[in-house]
Amino acid sequence: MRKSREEAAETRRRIVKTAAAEFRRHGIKGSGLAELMGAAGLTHGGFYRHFDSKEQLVAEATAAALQSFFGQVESWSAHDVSLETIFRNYLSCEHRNHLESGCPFAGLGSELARVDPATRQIATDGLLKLVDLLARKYDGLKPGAARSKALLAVSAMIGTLTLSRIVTDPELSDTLLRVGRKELLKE
Amino acid sequence: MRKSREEAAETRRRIVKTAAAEFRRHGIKGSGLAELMGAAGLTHGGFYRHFDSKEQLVAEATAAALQSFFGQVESWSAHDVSLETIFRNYLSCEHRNHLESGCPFAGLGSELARVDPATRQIATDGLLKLVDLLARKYDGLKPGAARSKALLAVSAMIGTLTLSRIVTDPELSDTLLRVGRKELLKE
DNA sequence: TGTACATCAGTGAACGCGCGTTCACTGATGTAC
DNA sequence: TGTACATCAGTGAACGCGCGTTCACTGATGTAC
Repeated sequence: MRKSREEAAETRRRIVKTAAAEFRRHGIKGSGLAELMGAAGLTHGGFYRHFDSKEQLVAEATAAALQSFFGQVESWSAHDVSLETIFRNYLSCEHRNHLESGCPFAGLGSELARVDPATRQIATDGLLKLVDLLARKYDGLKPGAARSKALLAVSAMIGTLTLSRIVTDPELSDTLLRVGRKELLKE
Repeated sequence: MRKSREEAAETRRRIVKTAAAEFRRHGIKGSGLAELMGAAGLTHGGFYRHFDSKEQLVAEATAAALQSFFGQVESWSAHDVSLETIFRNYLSCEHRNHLESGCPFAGLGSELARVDPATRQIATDGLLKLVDLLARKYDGLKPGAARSKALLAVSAMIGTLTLSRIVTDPELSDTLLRVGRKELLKE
């Protein structure tokens, strides 16, 4: 039954990637390890060959989710330096409807405030990276002012997306996204 | 052992109030009914004399948390019609540090996106009320424009407070709140 | 290069625990006469 | 108004279940000679 080192490393990566999606879809507390390992095509018993605890997986999955999310943000802004593109993609129905691959701050926000410091540190680093990424798009401003605007924009994006997922009225949900895109560009 | 109707109603109110605080402090999934009933000074067995399910309590506790939160917002803005007062109080270290009595959208944000529709409807109504409350403070604007600004402000407030609770660096946390207050007034 | 042995990735059963929920019971409250 | 009985708020034990975690086992992989 033993697998090669490469296979084992591949399995580990698959678990982390699956967890990054499952946690965002069902929440951290809402995702059991057995269910999660099943989604990765394994039985739950093997979990502890790869991780010390669920807490450790939460940390690694958060890091993986952030990394994959940044990949998307960078792909949005690769051929188009405008903030508008970022807002349009972040505050889209597409993003709202796909929790599992979306922004971890919006998907896990209130839960992240309650996880262990190691994971919160990973989230903190991710937040700073996201703010920097946006601040660079606010050109023609002093660095401090650009950073301030970027901080507010990031907060508003995360808040708006979170609310758009809570709201029961689909029209209101769309309005939240649309108004967010429009108002953030006005600033 | 039987209690009078008034006492029973009082007990029920106490459970809901306790739940409104416990859910905000530990999250919905993070609050067990036994722990919660204990915090209300009761044993867990009596829970089902008052509620059909935890889900029902979640709905009522969310409504209670929103109501108590609106009471605070209105007390902030009672003798001072300015938006600045609302931003200063909402985006305060005080508010950040007191999950249990604070804004339910910030405290439960990502969890609210996963609860049953009845509770999400309650949250939706609360959000609309909060947006209206702020929109009235944006005077000198057309109603539509005021509402748009209020929507963005509410999203930014909730996003900022959530992030300020995730971040591990206390200085960054304070900066998030300070920048939020400042930038929201600029608009 | 081939052989013998140690390692360990993954399985599936089992652990104790806390979860939401149910229930028999108690005894004060509410109701009917 | 007083008495007899039904109601039911709250208790504490128990339910089945899924949780995170552990473990004996399997057998292919990696290692030592």
